[in-house]
Amino acid sequence: MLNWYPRHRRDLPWRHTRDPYAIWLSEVILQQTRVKQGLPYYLDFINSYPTVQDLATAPEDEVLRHWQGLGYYSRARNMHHTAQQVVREYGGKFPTTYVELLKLRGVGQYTAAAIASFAFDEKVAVLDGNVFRVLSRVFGLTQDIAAPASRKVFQQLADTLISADAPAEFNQAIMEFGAIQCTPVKPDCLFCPLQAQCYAFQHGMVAELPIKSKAKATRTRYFHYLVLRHADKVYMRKRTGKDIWQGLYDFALTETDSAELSAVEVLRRVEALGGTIVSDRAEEPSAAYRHVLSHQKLEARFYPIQLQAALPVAALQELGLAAFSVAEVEALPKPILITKYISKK
DNA sequence: AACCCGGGGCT
DNA sequence: AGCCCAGGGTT
Repeated sequence: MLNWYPRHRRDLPWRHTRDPYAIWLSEVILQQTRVKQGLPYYLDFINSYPTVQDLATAPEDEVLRHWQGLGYYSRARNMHHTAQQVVREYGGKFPTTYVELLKLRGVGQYTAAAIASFAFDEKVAVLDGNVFRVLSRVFGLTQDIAAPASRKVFQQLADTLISADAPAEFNQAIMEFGAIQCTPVKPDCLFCPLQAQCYAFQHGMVAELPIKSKAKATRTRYFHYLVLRHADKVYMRKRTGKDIWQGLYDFALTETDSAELSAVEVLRRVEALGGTIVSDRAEEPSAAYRHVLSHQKLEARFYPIQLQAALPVAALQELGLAAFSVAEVEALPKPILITKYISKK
């Protein structure tokens, strides 16, 4: 690994720093996210918030707006919380050990090991999707990498392999090796330096390893958005609760088990809010917007509605709705599904 | 241990 | 369509 890495490593901005803040930022962004997708977000964040103090003092809506489109939004909320905690409780300095880093919200075993090794040269082995794959193939480990109990085996092996002299370099190297050489599909075995000692290659099991149990099937949900407008403003609400997109803004939502909502039902819902539509009939609903998440499929329709008057305050409070101008809507953090609808109109 | 949480890109 | 991604938190 240590021989291979310097000759193949990609030049990435977070590899030019020992600043734990910058490293932490990059690691949170890269959780479940490919380098290519995360890179522009990292550049934007480090530019917008050069220090942990800058991030800590920013409003949450603004942080989420920067995060918009990256997904798994709890990462951004946890990151914001941790920035404030580092400023308040740690005097603006990140903890310097694996054990202490692990206490931060949004920092699990992988991220704590990454920061501890990259920023502070602590000898603690990282275990991410890349490392699981490389170890499984090279050593012929057949434990299910999706099962938490398998972690022990891989962690113990990684702990014996990590270089005492260059733990950071080793961690970077094995992950980079997994990312660009020992890839999930069609790994470059022909030019692999571990070919002779790789269990999977020697036994023709490269395509079978690692073994990973399948996730359960996703469900389909039908969203019906009432795009309520009055004058030159549109009503939106901040999503709360335990569903998807916590902290992001969307429109008044009705979820049903069917793909369409009839005009009568739309009218009934508007009237239930105390609203009156400008014309007698509702406007045409949008075509279906299909949005695929890792764990559910959404089929959404938008029903644009021009109101004669502002909605009653009681109805607004009950649904958490508020009126926003076009410019204000642009600044709000929104799910990509909502952004796509708005930009298409 | 099981379940929940996005979005994009590749095959 | 299926799979994967520099995972973590909650139940």
